[in-house]
Amino acid sequence: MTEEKSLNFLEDIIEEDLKTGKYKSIVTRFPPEPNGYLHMGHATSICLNFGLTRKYGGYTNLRFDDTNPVTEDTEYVESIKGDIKWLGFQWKNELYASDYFDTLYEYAVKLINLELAYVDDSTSEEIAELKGTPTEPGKDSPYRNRSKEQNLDLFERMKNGEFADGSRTLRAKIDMAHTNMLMRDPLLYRIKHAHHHRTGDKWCIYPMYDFAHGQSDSIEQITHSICTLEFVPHRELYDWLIEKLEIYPSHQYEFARRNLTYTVMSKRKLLQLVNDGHVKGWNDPRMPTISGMRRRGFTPASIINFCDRIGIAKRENATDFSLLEFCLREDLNNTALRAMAVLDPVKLIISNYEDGKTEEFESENGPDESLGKRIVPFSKELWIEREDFMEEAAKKWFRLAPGALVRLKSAYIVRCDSFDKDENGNITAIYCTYFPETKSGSDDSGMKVKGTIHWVSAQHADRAEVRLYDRLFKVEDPSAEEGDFKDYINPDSLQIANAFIEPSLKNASIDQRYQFLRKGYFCLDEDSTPEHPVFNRTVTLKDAWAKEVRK
RNA sequence: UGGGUUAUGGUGUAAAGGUAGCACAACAGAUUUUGAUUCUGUUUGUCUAGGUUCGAAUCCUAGUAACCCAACCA
Repeated sequence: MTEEKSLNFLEDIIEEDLKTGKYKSIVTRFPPEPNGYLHMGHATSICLNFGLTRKYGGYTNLRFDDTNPVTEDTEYVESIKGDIKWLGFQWKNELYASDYFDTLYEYAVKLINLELAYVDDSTSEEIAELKGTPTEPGKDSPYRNRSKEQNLDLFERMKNGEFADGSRTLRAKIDMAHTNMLMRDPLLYRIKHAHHHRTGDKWCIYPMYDFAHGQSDSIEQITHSICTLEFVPHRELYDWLIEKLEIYPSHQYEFARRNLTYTVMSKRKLLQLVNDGHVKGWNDPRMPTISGMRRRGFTPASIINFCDRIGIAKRENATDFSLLEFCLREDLNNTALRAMAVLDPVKLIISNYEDGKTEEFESENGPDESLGKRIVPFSKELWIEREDFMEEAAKKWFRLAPGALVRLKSAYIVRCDSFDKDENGNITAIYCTYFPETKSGSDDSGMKVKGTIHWVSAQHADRAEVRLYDRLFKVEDPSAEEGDFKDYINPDSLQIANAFIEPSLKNASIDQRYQFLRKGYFCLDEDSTPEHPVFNRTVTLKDAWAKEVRK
């Protein structure tokens, strides 16, 4: 953290603006549309906008871009606010584009008075037809040269609800032959007799994005209005409107949206996953939504650190999912409490251990001693992981096999003597001898083993449902593949294990993160009840053996 | 056949004419009562072709490729 980090291009611009005295402090905004849940892409924008004002002084507004009443809802407003707070950011003002509808209407009238806007009676098909194409210029609308008085009158009557939806629009009068399609008389207002989540039925005309966003920035005196690359062509219009309206000159800057491998990140596609039942909801732990990731067990610190590491630039990108996993593990390794859980159990019986005897061992809760220790009970019959035993030891196999020795974590070293198998060839029991002098903490045997495995005492174990999540898609970029992106969904993205867990996990709390030794990081799910605990696997541990096997 | 934006290892991101760096990933090794963590090391890169310069990722010229723009969405 002490080493100097190079600046991204936005920080360069801001430092220059501050140095030259263009601004004394900066103001940014996070402008979500309240029509869906926030996802990892929004997290990048949140970290950027809030991070910049945190670093350089100033503040960030939360502004809901609620100019389209038919898709928006207060339900989303609440979830968005909750997600931002969970990430640990605090906005200065909670604002809504709809707060400015009166001012925006005045702005539109001003434009008409300047003869820079007109009411168009064309249908949407006619408008599209006259718009031209990127390679061909458009043609003027027959309504383009209406008088100022007539435009004023018609626009007011649009506001008063005299016309049907779609029958008229207000358009800026710029240049139908402009090489930038957005400058070919862009639509400013459209008629929608729709109930708005905040303004109710007061309005039946609503401003378009281009006539709301920049103007809202200006009203709030946003110094740096940061958005994604697809808005680059809008900047010309953004500046044009500010200039003609003679209002505070906010400036728009664009960065490339962040993509992540093995997932999709558009609201539309995420909505399909929900609606088609591929996931159980917006907060399904497999979803790249903030609420899904929170439920999965991601920490705010890991997400913020990730956003920090991937940086900001203007080129197309797809960040390795493994970097996100790295950030997650890095945080969780330091904070997660250790515990033992056996996900795919097989019985281990210690032949020379006294029937009915119980011992209690101490085991560390984590790498940091301040996390303390906990008691784990031990007895003659244990559950161990099925995959920790091999009938015939492979090369470099450190775990249990006939004749092989392993340490039972925090307990004794055992040697495998024999095993039982059913008619299907499944191992049903493993018989071992333990060495009393190898007791953890007071081992003076001098015996060395290569492997240590986790276990749970059969008579003390509790049951738990463990949900093992994996990536949602089988391919790096599902949207780029042939056919529908949903064809590439990973059918094994969720597997349910009926696990045995150690007794200390009875006290698990929903805010605590756990490392099930050698298996990964887990957290309690909201579906959990005291009678039926449910854990989510947040992420696996790195697994050198799995890699060895692949070779 | 228009306009705009972008090209640096497998991935992401630095280097404002002067040693192509950092992180993830991959690979090799050390340590380890988690095959985890930690530590050490290694491999891999300036879109192409010319030019300017003592010296070019950076400047110039000409190409090439990718992405965005023809919603009464944002």
